[in-house]
Order: sequence, then structure tokens, then C-alpha cells
Amino acid sequence: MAATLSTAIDVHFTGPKTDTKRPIFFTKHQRHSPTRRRFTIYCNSLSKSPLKSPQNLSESTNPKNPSLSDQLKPLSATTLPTTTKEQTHLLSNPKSIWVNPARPKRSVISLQRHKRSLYSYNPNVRELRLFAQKLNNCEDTESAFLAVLEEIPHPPTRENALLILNSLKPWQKAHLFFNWIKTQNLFPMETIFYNVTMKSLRFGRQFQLIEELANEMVSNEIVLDNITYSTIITCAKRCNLFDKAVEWFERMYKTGLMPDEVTYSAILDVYAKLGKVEDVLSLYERGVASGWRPDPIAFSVLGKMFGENGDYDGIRYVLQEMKSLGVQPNLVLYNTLLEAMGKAGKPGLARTLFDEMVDSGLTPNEKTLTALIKIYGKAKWAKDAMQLWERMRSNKWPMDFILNNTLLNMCADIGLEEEAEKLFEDMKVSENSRPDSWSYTAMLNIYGSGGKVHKAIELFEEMTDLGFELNVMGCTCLIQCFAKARRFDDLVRVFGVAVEQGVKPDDRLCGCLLSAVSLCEEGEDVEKVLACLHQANPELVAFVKLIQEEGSSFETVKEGFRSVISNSLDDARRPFCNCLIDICRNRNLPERAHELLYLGTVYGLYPSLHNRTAAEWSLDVRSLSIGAAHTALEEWMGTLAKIVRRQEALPELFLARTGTGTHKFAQGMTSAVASHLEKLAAPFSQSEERAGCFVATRDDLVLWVHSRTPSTVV
DNA sequence: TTTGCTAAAA
Repeated sequence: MAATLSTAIDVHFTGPKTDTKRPIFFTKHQRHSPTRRRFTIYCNSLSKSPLKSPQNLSESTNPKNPSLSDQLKPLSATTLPTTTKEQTHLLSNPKSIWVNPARPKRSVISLQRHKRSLYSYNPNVRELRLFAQKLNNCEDTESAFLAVLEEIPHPPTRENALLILNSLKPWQKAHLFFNWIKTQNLFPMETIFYNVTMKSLRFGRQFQLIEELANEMVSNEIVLDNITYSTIITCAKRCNLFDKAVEWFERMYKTGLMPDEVTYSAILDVYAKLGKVEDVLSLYERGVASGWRPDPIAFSVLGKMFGENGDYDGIRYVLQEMKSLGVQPNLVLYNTLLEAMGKAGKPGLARTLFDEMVDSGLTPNEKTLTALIKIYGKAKWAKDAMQLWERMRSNKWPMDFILNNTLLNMCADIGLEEEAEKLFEDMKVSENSRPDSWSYTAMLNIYGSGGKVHKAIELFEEMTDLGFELNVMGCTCLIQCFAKARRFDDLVRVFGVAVEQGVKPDDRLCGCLLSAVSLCEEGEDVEKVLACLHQANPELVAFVKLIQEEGSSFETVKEGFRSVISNSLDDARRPFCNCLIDICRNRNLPERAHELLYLGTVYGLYPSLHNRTAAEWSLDVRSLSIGAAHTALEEWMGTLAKIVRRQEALPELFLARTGTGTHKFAQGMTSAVASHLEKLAAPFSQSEERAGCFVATRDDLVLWVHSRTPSTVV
């Protein structure tokens, strides 16, 4: 399996030019920071984090047990390979352990998993479990709990107590029971009692209590084992107390205990969540160099980390590593990698990976399908999405409400109104997949982007009746819908209701309001919409007014633009600029529109607007609004005319890319550009071979320029 | 029926 997987990866990634001799790990990690550097960073970061161990911990006085950073420091300084060749070898073939005979490598991981004590059958299981249920269900006070404890059916021996403790679900009950056993003083409290209690506390995210118990163990000289540490570390992680997680990991080394692979994966995940990619890789490589054969969980941690960073090279690295170590992915690992592929923007590879997963005999679960449907929706791969949906039905693959909502979102992304309506109705009569506020929001999105005002209003009323509050996205969808239908009074009303309900307008919502402003005729409506926008983003409103004043200098506009853009989220910047340009075009301020397009380009909002090769020059307006596209087109034609007049070198072909209009926001772009080109009498015509493109030849363009102006050379 | 590690949506 692994072979086919990586073959597919190579084909997709490198194409025919695959150089098999190239180190696997040639990615950005190495480009920016080669191995040696990575180690240095890692050691520094560890030694910088101060240890806050309690006084009674013997670790700090034991020179035989240096901290992990101390252990690694001499290694990084002396034994790491220094030449590129050696680095490559170490990285591309982690199975082979690099050995320096003069300096044996110190291990960082225990290759043996902590072994559990044998479980002996307890004849009182049923009664004790029933009793535990009683405790679970009793009132949540200490007195009520102690009262029920009076009825304990068998004496709380070590085994009986463990069984009960293990069956107590709410952390409060487990904690109370644990404390009670301690007061009974019938047997010494062993590590396992602490471990079981901590597990329950972790479920309730009670890190403080866990830490108290851990310190109690230290002072009572009860051994903390790998299970204890991994529970502490994962609890800290779940409570977002990453410093604490690292701190306990270090303490573990200091006491001389080696982490086993479970603890090791847990800490890898901590560093991954902290965004310390370098550290994770160092730890990973050190583990492998110690003889560790990472399991699917470890690879899942790595894959997820790379996915979060949108780092496809990293995901490729994980796949290669799995292949070279012969690790067979399990379902969870596949799910993580699929999701990572989605985040890295590789729908094709996600599809390949999924096919291989199914071929390998695994059955996808809800999470697999959710990940994949989401990827197809975002990529607007309608065909693949529909095929997968069909397969889900015919194979009766598992579904849940999240998958259903993801399907609705996919329908919104692709514009499948009927399919969504059908699913939504099915959900209403289903047993355990009833529409929730996410489902309603997805439907609002579909009606909003499709401009179906009546359906949107109906849906909004329905969800209000059912008690679902409008969230910020639902509000944005409705506002978009009303703006398209020029129903500005309704727009203002919905905005008011939403804000009253506690919706906090975000940049997307502001973008939507700004777009509504561009659609208003000047007068009352504009003021009403601007008043809404003012509540959300007063600076933006001030800037809208500034650009419409003829007296505003370019410098003032530039400064205002800089401020507005830098105060908005990255995703919202280009839409803001597009709407601002539209506003200027609609108010007959073409000069200002050109200034704004210029500023947008300077600030990198339109990175792929112009493309030049020797054979053709193109203008790609697909990410522009119609007003911005007009402006860009004028700008481009002006530039081309100048170049023609200066008789500079020109390519054979010119191309204006408008897209095919299949994108729901890009509808009307093609006809708008067509009519604009017609007005200019420019020699561009819609290409037959290349969908969504207007083309002109060099000769036609030159003729056109000369026909417009007497042949004066500038 | 068992003391620890990976997983979810605009």
C-alpha cells in the first residue's frame, strides 16, 4: 500500500521530473533551517523554559539525571553530522541509525511500553458496578455521596475500590471517592489509584487538581510512571496549558524516567500545538535514532501539524517516512492525513489517498467522509462531491449530523440548491440528525448566495420559531441576500435584530455591508446601510466618505487605505478593496477607483493579476469585482497602448481571463467585460479553445492602438 | 470488559 501511495504522491507532486536521488526532506524546513540549526533552536527553547519544580522533588539534586535539554546539548554540539551528505543521509533514511563510534548516542525514548499489571477477575463485578452507578447518579454533594457510600455492598478492598473508582464518571465523584479511600486507610495508595483518578479529572479538565495529586505523589514518594506523566501532559494540553505540559515532560527526564512511545507522542503533540515544528522534528528524529518505530498515532501528530501549517511538503515527508518504516496507516491516521491534505490545498491528493484507503480494505467513517466532502466543496469539485455522496448512500457508509451539515455546506459552496433542500427535509424527519443552527446557517448561505429572498426569509422565520439564534454567518448570508434584492430596509432590520441578539459583526459581515453600500443608489439607503457599518467598523465608514470627497489627496487616501487594510483580517482585505472600487465606479469617480486598484496592488491584494510569458501576456480578473475588473482593464489597455506607441517588444497573444462564470460570485463577469471591451472597441474576442478567456493578437492590438490615436510616438 | 497517546464544521 505504502508503495502505491508514495508513487501517487511523487507523480502528483514532482511530475515527470522526479529526481529520486533528491533528499526527501528538501522542503522549506530545511531551506529555512537545516538540521543543525533545528537542534540548536530546540535546545535553546528547552533550556529557556524555567523549571518550576517543587522543593521536595529530588530531581534537582540528582546529577545523574540531567534534563532533556542538557542531554541533547552536547549531542547537538558534537555528534550531529555536519556535512550536507551526512545530513541528507540521516534525514532521508531514518531507519539507519547514524552511529559515531567515539560517542555513543544517548537514548531519548524507552522502547518498551509501560506494562500493565495483570487484571484478575473480580467476582463482585456486577454488584460493584451497580453500586458505582448509584454513586454516579446521587446528588452532587459530599454528604449525599457519603450517605450512599454507607451502602457499599462489599468491603472496599484494593480490587473493589479500583473497580468502583474506574466506573465513576463525573470527575467530582471520582475525586470524592479517591479521597474517601485514602481516609479509610485500608491499604497503601498505589500509583494506579492516582492514575485512574487523574484520568477522570482530565475528562473534567481539572488540571489544577491533577497537579495537586501529582505533587502529593511526589511528597508521599509514590512513583509517577509513564501513565501518570502522559495523563498529566495530555490534561495540560487539553486545558491549553502548554507550558505546564512541557514542564512535566522535563521533570520526567529529570527524575530519570524515560518516556515510552505513548508519552512521547503526547509531548510531540504538545510541541505541534505550540507551533514548534522544528522541535517536533528534532524530537521525532531523536526518537527514531534511538530505535523507536513510530506508530500511526505519532504519524498522525506529524501529519496534523503539517496540515495546520498548510505544508504539503511536510505531509509528503510523513508519507515517505511511513513508507520507509513500513507503517500501515489506520483509519484515524488516514482521516488526519486527508484533513491535512485539505488544509494544504491538495484535493487531488486527498482523493488518491482516499481511494487507497478504501482499496486497502478500510471502511471510511463519518470523519473520513466529512473531511473529503469538505475538501471537494471548497475546491468546487462538484462531480467528485456528487459521486462520493452517491457512494456514501449505496455503500451505506456511516453518517452523522456533522457530515450532514458538511454536505449542506458543500452544497452551498458548489451551489446545489435542490440537493441541499432534499437533504434538509430528510434531516427534519430523521432520528438523530435533526437540523441544528449549523444546518440552518448552511441553508441561509445557499439561499443568500443564490439570491432567493423569499426562501431565505421563510427559513429565517422558521429557525427563529424553533429558537435557533442567528449567528454572525447567518446574519451575513441574510444581509447578502437582501442587498442583492435591493431590500435595504429589511437588511437594516436584520442587522439590528442580530446585533441585539449578541452577534458581533466580523470583517466578513462588514465586507457584506460594504458591498451593499456599493449597490445602493445615493441617498437615504446609503445612509441607512452606512449607519449599520458604522456600528461595526467606524473607520471603514470614515474611509468610504473620504474617498468620495473630491478634495481628498492621494496621500490622504493612501494613509486611510493602509490603516483600513492593516486593521482587517487577511481574508477580508481583497473583498474590501473590491467593494471600495465598486463604490467609486458607481459614484462616477473613476480616477479614485484607479488609485484604489493601484493601492490594492501595492499591498499585495491582487498577486496574480498580471502574468507575462514570452508568448503571451494576460490579465486575470477572476478575483476582482466587476467595478475592479473594469478599472483593471482600463489600466491594462492604457499600459498596452503606451507600450505599442513606444514600439517595445510585444508577445504574440494577449489574454483577459474572466473565468467561466461557474463560480457563484463571478456570474456576470464575462458579460460585463464583454460589454466593456465593446465600448472600447478593443480587438478582444471570446476564445473558442480557452474557456473563460478573451484573446487578441498582437497585430490586431497594434492596429487598434494606432486607429485610436494619430501615429504619434510617445 | 481493561490506569496513559491521534480525530470534527462557516
